[in-house]
Amino acid sequence: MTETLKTKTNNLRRAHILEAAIKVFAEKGFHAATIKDVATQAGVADGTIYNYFENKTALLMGVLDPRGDAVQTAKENMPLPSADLQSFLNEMLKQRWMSLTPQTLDVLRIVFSEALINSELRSIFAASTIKPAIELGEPLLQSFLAMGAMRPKDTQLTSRTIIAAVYGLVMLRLLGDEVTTQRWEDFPEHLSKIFHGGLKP
Amino acid sequence: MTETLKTKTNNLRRAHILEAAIKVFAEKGFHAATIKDVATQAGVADGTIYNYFENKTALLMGVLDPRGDAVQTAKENMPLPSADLQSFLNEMLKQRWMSLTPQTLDVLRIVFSEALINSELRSIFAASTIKPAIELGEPLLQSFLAMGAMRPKDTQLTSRTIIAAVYGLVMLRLLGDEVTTQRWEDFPEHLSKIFHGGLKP
Amino acid sequence: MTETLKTKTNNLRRAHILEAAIKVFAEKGFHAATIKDVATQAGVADGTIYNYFENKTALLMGVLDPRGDAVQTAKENMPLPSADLQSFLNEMLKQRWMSLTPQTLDVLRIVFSEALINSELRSIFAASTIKPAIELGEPLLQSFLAMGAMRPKDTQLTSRTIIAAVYGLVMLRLLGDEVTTQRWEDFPEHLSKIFHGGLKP
Amino acid sequence: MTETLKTKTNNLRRAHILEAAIKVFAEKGFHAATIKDVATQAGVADGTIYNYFENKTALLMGVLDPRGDAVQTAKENMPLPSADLQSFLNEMLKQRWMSLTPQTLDVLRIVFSEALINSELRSIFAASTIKPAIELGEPLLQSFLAMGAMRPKDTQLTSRTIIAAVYGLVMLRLLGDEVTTQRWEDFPEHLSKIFHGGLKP
DNA sequence: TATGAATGAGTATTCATTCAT
DNA sequence: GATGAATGAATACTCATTCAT
Repeated sequence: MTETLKTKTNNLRRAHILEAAIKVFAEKGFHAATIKDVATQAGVADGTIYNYFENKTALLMGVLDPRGDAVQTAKENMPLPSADLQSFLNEMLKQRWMSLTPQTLDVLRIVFSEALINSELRSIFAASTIKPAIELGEPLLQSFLAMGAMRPKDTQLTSRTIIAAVYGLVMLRLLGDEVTTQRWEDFPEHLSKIFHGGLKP
Repeated sequence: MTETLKTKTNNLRRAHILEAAIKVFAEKGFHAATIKDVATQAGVADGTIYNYFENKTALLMGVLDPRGDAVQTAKENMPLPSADLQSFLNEMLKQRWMSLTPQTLDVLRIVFSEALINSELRSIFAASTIKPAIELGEPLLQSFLAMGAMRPKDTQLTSRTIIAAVYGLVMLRLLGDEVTTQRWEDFPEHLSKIFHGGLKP
Repeated sequence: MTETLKTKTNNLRRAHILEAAIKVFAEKGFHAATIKDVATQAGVADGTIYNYFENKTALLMGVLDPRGDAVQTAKENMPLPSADLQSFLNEMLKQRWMSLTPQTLDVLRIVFSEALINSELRSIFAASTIKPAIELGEPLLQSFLAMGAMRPKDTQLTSRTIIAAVYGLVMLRLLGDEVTTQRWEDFPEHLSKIFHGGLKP
Repeated sequence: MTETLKTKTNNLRRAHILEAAIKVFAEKGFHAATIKDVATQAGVADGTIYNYFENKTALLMGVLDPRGDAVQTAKENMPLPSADLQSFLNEMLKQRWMSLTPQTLDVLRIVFSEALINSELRSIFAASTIKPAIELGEPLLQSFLAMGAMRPKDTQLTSRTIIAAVYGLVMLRLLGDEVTTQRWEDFPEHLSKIFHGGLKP
């Protein structure tokens, strides 16, 4: 029981440090941020961080980890394919949008920035997030195709196009486009309409 | 004339160093790359770099500069809006794709990575590339709207959606998605079909 | 109390580094001396220096600081003006000479060398050392003048002449004149005799 | 004849570069000044300097060289010892003061600053300037002593005291003391009076 | 476990010097 | 001789990591 309690506080502090790391990395970028920055933000000493993370890179990888959960959650909340392609798209995109909390956007800022130039992180992100997203979407599109509810046969390209639009809008927002930020909530419906129009038979 | 020769050599060497910088920055990222890396890649001494660029940051900004040209080229090659929305979209996306040479993709890898975490670079990229792209596309969509060749009235969201899909696909490619890379050439047509379907009245 | 211990150790190490810096700067000059030289002399790592001093310039300024104390000490030990000009001069010069310990001479070597070419340091040295020395001496000379114990009326020039003789002898010694060094202890009396002869009514 | 002309222009340009070096070294200090600074001040290219001086140190040594001339001039202008100690001192100090042109003061700023921390330069300055000055003055004092026109027997200390007062006043001026600078011309007479009072039998 | 001072490898930048033109 | 671009050694400073307390 004591062991469990210890583990709990341990996990809590670990999570606390990760949260600080996300804030700092998102603000300065992984390379420009120092361990001292993270420690200060977390309210602990530099050395303490090394009791929870092997090194600075492990801290970066730790930032990614929650993403696994996100995918899991997405999978669980993924609406069942029905005959109604439009409401499926609408539902799915709304779910997606709901998962894009400010902290998730911070994490994406860090991950996108770093994965573009760090092949190890790139592989991890691809395996843990991109691939699952595609593998989640493609069979669904194929079942719509089988149902005759969809026209374009190339589900490989189609699933990537939808995911790309989402990532691209996240990029526009992260890169500071004001309209994208201000009208953020309007996109799920707009996207679902356009894509439904483009996909329906 | 001698002066011109000097200027020419100067520009050549500057371009040569920039090319080396693009290669190195794309491979390691701006922060992890050292001036020595760039110098070695360019086949010059460290100090020589500083005869052409104030400092490492100036080198990064230099890498961005060609982007201005890209926008200019895009503007010049932008197909005129005709009654045929589908072929307009197709034409435009093909132009876009043609501009995405391997070196341009390297530059985008650097810019995306750095702009996400560097607000100064973010502003520059927004002003020099994103904003012009939007300002180029939106009036065109509005003219299609006026012609009755298009349905969704919200051109703000629509133009951003199209640009986001392009940037998103670039991201998928830069993040190593194999299918996106292998079937890269198929996207312009696929995109134009989907978007035409989604936009037509 | 623990806090006090920490502060004490901190001050000790700071002083230790300063002592090393004085030795090294006096030997090689501020510019030619490297941080590594100072660190080696102090028996610490390069980085440790930066835990105690902002940068190399701060180290130089730290070397100067003790000078403030010297002026303070000089003020406290300044003999009271009596009717006997000769013994006043003698006393004062002996005090001066006592303050010129080997380390003080090292500091003066550094300060003279650097203040001659660094206007910021020059201002500091003028304000912290030269001006106080003059302002300490001039009123005393004026009181002797008032007592009728002194002849030359121009105390501005006279006080500067005496200070100049002291600084000049320090220079001769620092510049390696052997006689000045060997007979260093004879100067206070010699000076006081000459100046008394030149100043008495 | 052509050879001579060549030599002449050569010497002229050498002198021109030296003058530039004096200006720059006096302003920034030897170490902080760059060859480019000197070249720019002289209106030549960096490389040209190396046609006239082996390296940067040789340039510094060159700055000292004129000093030899100064000593020579001083020797030639040294007033003959007469029975009148006062007018001898007065004459000698006025000569000294006349030799302290702005450029000479610049040179002294450079030499003092550098000789304090550079033993090679220190030796040269001691041998070329200090020692001759002492060796010029001491026998004169001794002849005054022999004539019974002077009291203090220790000519070693006395000659050094006089030289020290001069150097000390130069230091006060170079270190920016305003009164010393403004009343510069009053010192020869003031000094000669004080020293005569202190030395006369 | 937490701390934070000490460490020293790593790097951007400068600048004396060289040398092809 | 004059030029000034190229060179690369040298150095101040940073910061991830360690470890004694």
